[in-house]
Amino acid sequence: MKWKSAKYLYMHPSFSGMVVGLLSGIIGYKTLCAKPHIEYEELPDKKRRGKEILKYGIPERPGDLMFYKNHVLSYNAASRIPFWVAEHLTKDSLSGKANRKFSDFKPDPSIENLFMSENSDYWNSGWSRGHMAPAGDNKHDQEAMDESFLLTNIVPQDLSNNAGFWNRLEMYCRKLVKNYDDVRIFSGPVMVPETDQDGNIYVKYRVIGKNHVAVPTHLFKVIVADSADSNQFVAAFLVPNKPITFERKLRDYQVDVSRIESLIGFRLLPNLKAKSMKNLCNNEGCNLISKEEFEKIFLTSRIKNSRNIKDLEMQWKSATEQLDGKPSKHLKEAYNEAKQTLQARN
DNA sequence: CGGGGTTGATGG
DNA sequence: CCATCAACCCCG
Repeated sequence: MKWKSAKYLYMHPSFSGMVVGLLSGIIGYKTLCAKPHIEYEELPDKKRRGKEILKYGIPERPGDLMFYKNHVLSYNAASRIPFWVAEHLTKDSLSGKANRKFSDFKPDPSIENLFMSENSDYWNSGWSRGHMAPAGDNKHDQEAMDESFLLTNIVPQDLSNNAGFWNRLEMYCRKLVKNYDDVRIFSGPVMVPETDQDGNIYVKYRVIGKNHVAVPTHLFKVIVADSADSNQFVAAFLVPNKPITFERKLRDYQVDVSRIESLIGFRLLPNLKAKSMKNLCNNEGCNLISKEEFEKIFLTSRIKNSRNIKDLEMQWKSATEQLDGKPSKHLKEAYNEAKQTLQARN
């Protein structure tokens, strides 16, 4: 069977770069086998035949591999959502003043309309537009943040999940750069097979809008954190695309990387030896921020984004009330800073 | 931090 | 007529 798959790989245009490596493997295989099923000399003939069969061109997969300023992705042109999106987080890439208020969700101009989703597919669908490479991972560069809003990086996501559990998972990933110099992340949608009432197994998912954008049943995130002593700490998570309460722990959703790979059909870390991989959660804990910490963050955000003094005072009042009159130093600083900038504007 | 929505003015 | 955009409102 190994031999058969090697033949296929040789013919497949996507693997043309591997031809040299495969040939050496094939020759090595021949020396081991008394009766090879195929002669090496036959392969060029098959390639010539293939070119004749594919007279009108090799079928292509639009968006198979897309590079942006701060992320890389593979686009699923049939589902109108990515297969996977990859990122590299460092202290530098997470610091800056790029702001999502300058960015807009829009179709990716690199993908022809036939294969591209639109904002209208999401409107009134009941599903929010969820970033795979988060906007908040691009604070260092407004253009990079703008690119994260292209719909090639977006999947239909439950709003509560997007703004809640998944948001906190993204915050957890950003926090890792404090203890690890390099953090690499894969994120993407998953269609998990499910046993139906008839006892058979189905992959079932909704599609939305006139472009039939696929709604994933789950989302995955695979984290690789490089430590200073050159260890790779890895964790993979498979998260249902539905509301998740604060009672649930991140560890409840941890799975093997191979479980994700099996579901999506991609080897995500082909060059990372399983031996050198260590469980991030054993080293790190994998704890999301608490409900209280989480709520403080958007209280701070509302204060920072106040449009005028009156709005600011209103937000400050409701924030201090919610915190029983005991706002943190950080919140007070945000309030004072916002007050200064708003006063300077007048 | 992550999202949702409405309205009114504008312009081809 | 529809599409775009800024301003404004709201939520956890």
